[in-house]
Amino acid sequence: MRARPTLEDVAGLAGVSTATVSRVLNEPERVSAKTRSRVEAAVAHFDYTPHFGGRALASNRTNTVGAVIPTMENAIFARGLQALQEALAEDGVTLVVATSNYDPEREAQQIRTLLGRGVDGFVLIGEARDPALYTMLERRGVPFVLVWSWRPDCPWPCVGFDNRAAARAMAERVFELGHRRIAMIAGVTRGNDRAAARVDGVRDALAARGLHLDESNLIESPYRLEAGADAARRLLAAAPTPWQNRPTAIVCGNDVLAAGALTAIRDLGLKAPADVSVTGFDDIDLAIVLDPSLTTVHVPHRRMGQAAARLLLRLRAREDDTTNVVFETALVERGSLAAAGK
Amino acid sequence: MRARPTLEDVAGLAGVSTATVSRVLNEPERVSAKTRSRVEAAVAHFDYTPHFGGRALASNRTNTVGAVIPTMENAIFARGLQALQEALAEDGVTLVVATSNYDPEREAQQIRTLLGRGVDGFVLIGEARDPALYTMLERRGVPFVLVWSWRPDCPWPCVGFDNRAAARAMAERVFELGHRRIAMIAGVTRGNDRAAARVDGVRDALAARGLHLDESNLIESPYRLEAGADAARRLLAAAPTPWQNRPTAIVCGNDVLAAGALTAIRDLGLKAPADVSVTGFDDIDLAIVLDPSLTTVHVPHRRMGQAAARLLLRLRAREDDTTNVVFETALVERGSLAAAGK
DNA sequence: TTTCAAAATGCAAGCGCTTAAATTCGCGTT
DNA sequence: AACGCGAATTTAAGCGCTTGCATTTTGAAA
Repeated sequence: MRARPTLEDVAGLAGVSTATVSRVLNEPERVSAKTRSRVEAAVAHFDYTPHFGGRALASNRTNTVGAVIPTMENAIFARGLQALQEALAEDGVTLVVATSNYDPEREAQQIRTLLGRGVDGFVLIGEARDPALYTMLERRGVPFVLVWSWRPDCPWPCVGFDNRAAARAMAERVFELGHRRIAMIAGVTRGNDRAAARVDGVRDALAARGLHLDESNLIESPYRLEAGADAARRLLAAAPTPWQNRPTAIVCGNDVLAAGALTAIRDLGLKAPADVSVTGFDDIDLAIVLDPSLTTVHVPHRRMGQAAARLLLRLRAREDDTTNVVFETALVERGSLAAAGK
Repeated sequence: MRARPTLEDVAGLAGVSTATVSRVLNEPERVSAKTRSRVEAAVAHFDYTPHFGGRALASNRTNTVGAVIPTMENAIFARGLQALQEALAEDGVTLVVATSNYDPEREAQQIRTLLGRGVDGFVLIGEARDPALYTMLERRGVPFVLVWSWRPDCPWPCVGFDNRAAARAMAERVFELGHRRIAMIAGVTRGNDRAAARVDGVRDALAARGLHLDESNLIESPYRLEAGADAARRLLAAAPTPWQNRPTAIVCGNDVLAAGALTAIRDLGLKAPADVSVTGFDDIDLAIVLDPSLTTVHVPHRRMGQAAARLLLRLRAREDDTTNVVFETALVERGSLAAAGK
C-alpha cells in the first residue's frame, strides 16, 4: 500500500539527507545545482508534497491568513476577497475565509477558531469590535489589517475609505439637486461602523443645511433586496402623495438596498426618478443593469483587497513602512437620481 | 515573554499527564468528571488552544476541506459556499476556498496546493477535468464530491442537477410560446461541463422540433455583464429588423449574461419582451430586480451546498450509504419571456 | 601539491500533539 | 483482609519537518 511519501523517501532516492531536501524546497539557492536537480527528480518521482502539519510544527508558520467577513453573498466582499486571495497566493500564502453574518459575537468566535487553526495573519472588516479581541491578537503577535473602513487616526493598520465623507458627499449632491424631503434606508448599524458612518455622513450634510433626518425618515434594514423593498414601501406608505410630504429622494446604505427600493417603487406604480430619486453605495455590477441605472458611490473593492494583501504581507515580514492606505471614492451619477420636481 | 502555552503547561497546572489533557480535548467522556473539570480550569487559565500543526502531525487529520470554485464573484458560488461552510462548521470542519477562474490548469494547480495544505476532503465544481486528477485523489485516499452537475451514471460522488434537461425544458417553453428564431448566448464551454450541457439541452429541444442552432445564432462568452451585452449586440446587429430574421428570443447560459443582454437591448432602443424575449439560468437575486424581471431556471444553490457538505462528511466517515443527490430545478416565468409577436 | 576559506551537506534535536500499551487506582466480592 | 477487574491514568514512541551547528567538499590561491 502506497503510504504518503515523506521527506525521508525523497532523500533516500536522491541519496542525500532530509536536511538537503528540505533546503531544496525552502531555500533552493543554498543547494548546488547538481544536487538540486537530483532532489527535484526524486520529488517528481514520488509526486511528493510536504506534509502540512509537519511543516507547521517544525517552523511554527502556516503561511495562512484568515479573513472574517460578514457574508460571501454580498458582491463587494466576494470581489475584495478574490483580489486579496490572488495577491496573497503570489507570495505562497493561502487564504481561509470565515463568515460572521454581521454578528459581532460570531465574528469573535470565528477569529478564535481561525487562531486555533494556526493562521498567522488576519484580515478583518471594519473597526468596531470588542477591545479584548484586539489585545488578544496583539498578545499573540498575530498581525492583522482592517479593511473597508478608514477614518483619521485609526489606531490599527487599515486599508479603506472614508465612508462618512462619501455618504456626506452623496447627500450634498442630492440636496443640491433640489431635494428637501430626503429619507434614508441604512444598513444595520449595530456592530457595523461602515453602516453607521454612512448614516452619520448623511446626517452631517443635512444638518449643515438645516435639515434633520428624523426617525420616520430613517429605516435600518439588513442588506437584502426584500428588506430594502420593504423599507421603501414603508417610507412611501407613510406619506403616499407629494402633498403629504412623500420623500422625493431615498438615500440607501448600499446598492442592494437601493435595488430593493427601486423594485418597490416600480411595484407601487411610481416612477424613479420622476416621482422618487434613489441612490446607492458601492457600485456593484447590479448598479448598471437596473432601470433606471443607479447613482451610487464607486468603491474600488478589488484595489482594496490587493492593498490589504500587500500591507499584511509587510506586517508579517515585520517591515516598518506599514502606513495605512486610504482610497478615494467617486460619486457616479446615473439615471436614478434627478432634480427634484416641484 | 509569554510563549504560546502547550499541552504540557496545561498538564502541569492540572497535575495530570499530557495524554489526559489530550483526551479531555478529544474524547471528554473517557475522563473522570473530577479530572476533567480540573483540566478544563487549567485550559481556561492559560487560554489554551491546541497547536494546529502538532495536532495535524500526530493525528494525520486537519479537519479541513478544500473547495475549488471558478470565482467568488459569481453569486451562485458565493451562495453555495456560504451554505457549505455553515454545514461543515457544525461538524467542526473548516472550509478553505481557492479559485480557478474557469481555467482547468489553474484548477489542477489549486487542488495540488490544497493537498499540500493537508485538506482531507474536496468539493469540486462540475465533472470535466483531467482523469489524472481523479486518480491522484483516489490514490491519496482523499474523498471528494462534485457539485453543480449531475447526469445519469456519473461515476463520482456528486450533488447537482441535470443542466441539460433544465436547459431543454427552457428551450421547449420558448418554442411553445411561438418563437422560431431562437439564439443563444452560452457560457464558455471549454472545461465547463455545465455550460456545455446547457447548450446541448437547448440543441436537444430545438432539434426535436426541426430547428437548428447554427453558428450565427450561438455565441459563447464569459459569464460577465459586458460580455453578455456584447454578444446580444452582435446577435441583433447581424439582423437588426424582424424581417431580416432578427431573433425573437435569446436564451442565455446564465442570469448574468441575460442581464447584460437586457441592458444591450434597452440601449439599442428595443423593448424586451415585446421585440426580443430573454431567458436566464440560475435565478440569482438579480433576476427579480431587472426590468423586465427575468424568466429563468431556479436552482437551489443553498440546498446543494448543504447536501454537498453532508455527503462529504459521510465520505470522510467512510460510511457507505453515499448515494448521489440530484435536485430538481424549476422554470420560473417572469416578465422577460413573452409569446412571439407575429 | 598543499592550504584554507567558503560553500555544500549531514547530523540530530526538537516542534506539540496523539495513541497504543502498560500501569495504577478504586471498589465490590469473597 | 486479600483479590480481581474494569476504569482511569501515565508512559513513551513517534508523526514529518526545520534548522543550528558540525562536518565534509570544493576550488582558487599560494
